[in-house]
Amino acid sequence: MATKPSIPKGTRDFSPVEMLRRKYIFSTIEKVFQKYGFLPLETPAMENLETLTGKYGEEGDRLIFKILNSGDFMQEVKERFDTKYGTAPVELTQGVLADMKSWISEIRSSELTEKALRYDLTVPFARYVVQHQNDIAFPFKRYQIQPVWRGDRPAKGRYREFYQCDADVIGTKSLISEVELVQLFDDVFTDLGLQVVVKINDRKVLAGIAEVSGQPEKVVDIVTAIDKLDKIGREKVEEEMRAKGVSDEAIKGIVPLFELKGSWNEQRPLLEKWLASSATAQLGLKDLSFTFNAVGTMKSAKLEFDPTLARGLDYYTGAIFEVKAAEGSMPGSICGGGRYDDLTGIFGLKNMSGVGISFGADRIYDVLLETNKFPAELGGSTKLLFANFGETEALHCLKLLRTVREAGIAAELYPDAVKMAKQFKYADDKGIAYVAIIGENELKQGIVTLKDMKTGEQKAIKQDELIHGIQ
RNA sequence: GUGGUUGUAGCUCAGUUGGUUAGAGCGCCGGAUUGUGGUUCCGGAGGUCGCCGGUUCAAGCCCGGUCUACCACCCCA
Repeated sequence: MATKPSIPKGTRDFSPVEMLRRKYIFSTIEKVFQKYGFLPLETPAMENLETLTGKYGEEGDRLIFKILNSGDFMQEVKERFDTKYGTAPVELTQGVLADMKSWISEIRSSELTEKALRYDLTVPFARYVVQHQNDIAFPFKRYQIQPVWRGDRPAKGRYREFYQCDADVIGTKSLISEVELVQLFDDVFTDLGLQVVVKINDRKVLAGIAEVSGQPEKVVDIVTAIDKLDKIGREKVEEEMRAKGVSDEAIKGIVPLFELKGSWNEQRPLLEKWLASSATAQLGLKDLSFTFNAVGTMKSAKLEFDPTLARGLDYYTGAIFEVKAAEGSMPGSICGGGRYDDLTGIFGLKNMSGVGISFGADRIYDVLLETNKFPAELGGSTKLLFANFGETEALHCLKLLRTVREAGIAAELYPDAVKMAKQFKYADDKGIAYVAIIGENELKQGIVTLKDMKTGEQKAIKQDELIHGIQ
């Protein structure tokens, strides 16, 4: 055997069974997106490199997959080398090395690469909005389900190519959007039959905490530390804040946060009192109140206020969301989102407030698989197989096949007239419910022997009753 | 990016201090059954031991490198 073929690190093949399940998740989400008035959008797999660089922080820039330009960019170096040293073998002295280094360093990076694979769906969306601002009716609601790529080191549940399912509303500050997105989460997970908790917080409350603690300029450091609370525990969070230069006094001021318990209605008065001196915090609390009241009763999800919910991304400015599965062993969140006041500013369009959410399809897949929530029938499998007894019989089956398919039943004819055992095994392996047998005898009598593969029973029926027989 | 573990048949894994021809279960193919799968019985095929190099009379086993998957950090979905 030759060296086995393989796929690049961190990428995956999806088998038919996996694809049926993935499509079930995607289409469930997509249907709900559309029900809420979101419109589909697709952007190219690759963007201009400059569109992406500088948008994801230092670490993010390193993880962008860059695309090598076509063309021989070493040509110039080769020519210079030949001009100076000729084509005969040359001893590799310090001088030669120094020349080569300087020639290579003169190749500008823009000659090597000027395109990159998309890193997420948010930045391309922002780029799209700015580029087509005159054609878009605001507020603009779009959804986008496409793969993204990261040059990260693969780990369990972490890949170099994976799908994101995003929905964003841009061009309105109305809290109606927040309310609708919470209801959208509820709808999707009700449809998927999964119990979840939607956690909500507001960055303005977190900013208020930093304000009250006396170090408002440390919001980002405080927020990213708090975000890790349930992962690393209270002591480590305090440690990290100290390491980032948050004073002991300020940390003492943040401590009440760790002791908050109970429902939104229980926590709200305590927070109002604690953060009384921060106008920003009061605004955040008011917004949260609005959302809680307006959402009303949920179908199956639970909405919870979580004052320690922070989310790492620093462009969030208002509400922040996270969804966790209430069943199964998935520790992390399966969805996230939040409001941002200035997503398009980097591309020159100011004052565009928006709010968006993202579904983690791979994690949802894992949870549904673990908790056995995928429907048994995903509509992918053939219902009826015609056994093949040879050309005459097969041609007759082909006619029946048309009428069966017209009736909306997934059916197929085994392509080769091989022995029955093999044809039945094919039906068995593929999970086909019925096998129709039309051999010489059946053909003569105008009947079909129909076998139910589950029970093993078989009966002879008239050919024009076939459709009726398998329902 | 740092540290660690791993890789033997399609899959899951054995394989002695380095020693002739590398094994098992499942799966696959053929037969018992020329018109019947899922159960049974009989037989068969399938391996450059991840890849490259080194040590040795001799390497699946020891050493170096590399790739892959996984674990813990960093970061993230």
